[in-house]
Parts: sequence; C-alpha cells; structure tokens
Amino acid sequence: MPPPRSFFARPAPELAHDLIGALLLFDGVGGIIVETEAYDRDDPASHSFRGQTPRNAAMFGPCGHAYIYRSYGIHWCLNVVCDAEPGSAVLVRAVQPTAGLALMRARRGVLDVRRLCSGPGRLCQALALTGAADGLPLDEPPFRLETGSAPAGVVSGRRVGISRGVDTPWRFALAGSAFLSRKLLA
DNA sequence: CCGCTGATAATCT
DNA sequence: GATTATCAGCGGA
Repeated sequence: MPPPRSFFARPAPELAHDLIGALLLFDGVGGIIVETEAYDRDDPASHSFRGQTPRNAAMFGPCGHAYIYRSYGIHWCLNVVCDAEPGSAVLVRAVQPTAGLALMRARRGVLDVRRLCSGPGRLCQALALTGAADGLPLDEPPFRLETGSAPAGVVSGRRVGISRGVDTPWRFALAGSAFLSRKLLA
C-alpha cells in the first residue's frame, strides 16, 4: 500500500526515520531504502535555509513529491518532500537493490550489488533519475513507494558531506546493512 | 582497508 | 569568485 498523505506531512527527521525499510521504485527499478538524511527549513545545511529559489522550488511544493537536484555539477540526488513546514525534505542516500538488477548494473557499469545504489548519486544513476523527474509525485507511476512494516534497528548519526549543521544527527540507516553509502559515524 | 584528489557546472555571494 | 547534501580512481598501509 502506498502511504497516506499524512505519512509525508511530518517533520523531516521523523519521515527520514520511517522511510527506512520502504520500497522505492522508478520505472520498476529500485529496492529497499536503507539510508536517509533529514533537512528542514531552519537547518543551515538545507538548500531551503535561505528561502525558495528556482532550484529548490520542489521543496516548497506538495509533500510526497520528489525534489531532485544536481550535485557537484555531475550527480543527481533524490529527496522526498515533507510539508510539516514548507522547505523540508528527506535525502534518500542508499537503497538495497531488489528489482531491475541487470538494468542497474548496465547503467552503473558496476557488478557488485553492494555498490549499485550505495550513495545518493549512485542511486540516481542506477534508477536513471534526473532533473526531469523533479517535482513528480512519488506515489504514482513512474514512481512507486510502498511503506513496509515498522523498521527495526534504525540507527542515527551525523550527516555526510556538509559544512554547516554538522552536529545535527539527522542521518538514519538500517543497522548493519551492507548497502550503506559509508559507515555510520556517531 | 584507508585517505587524497580531480572532475565539473549550477547556484549563490 | 567560492562553494557544493558526490564519486571513481589511485597509491599506500
């Protein structure tokens, strides 16, 4: 079952926690979310911290939709928008591949299943996600999002690759998963 | 296994 | 002009 709208209309850290264990597919390709990060309006590390711009407009749009941006001029990164307060979203950092393995391997040029979707840029490359999907609803085709049973063993720690808000422990991951982007630091 | 570095361009100051 | 929610490749331990 796709989650009800109320699932997304919550604070980013809460949604980030509960997205662990959910099934995420794009055009039938994807798997189980095992790592996320929360960013909200009052967070100096968030793209929305200084208000709405053309790039981050989707962060201020409907909850449950995608916010996809380009990172370092090279990679794409996927977020789930939540609207407890406008400008909040959850970065999907890693997925355990379960569907479309051959397609993902071809797109990534990588055979090791543990490295297909273990990072926000790698995930978007494996699922062929680009800015073309920015703003699309995640509970309708070509996306599919299924929230699973309550995830057990979710741990949190500091977020990756930021220079501000570094002490906010808003990175969430499935404990012991072999599909994380990097080892979780407290 | 680990750390360092270059790539590469939109966004923001 | 500086920064960036990253990654692959490389060399060393």
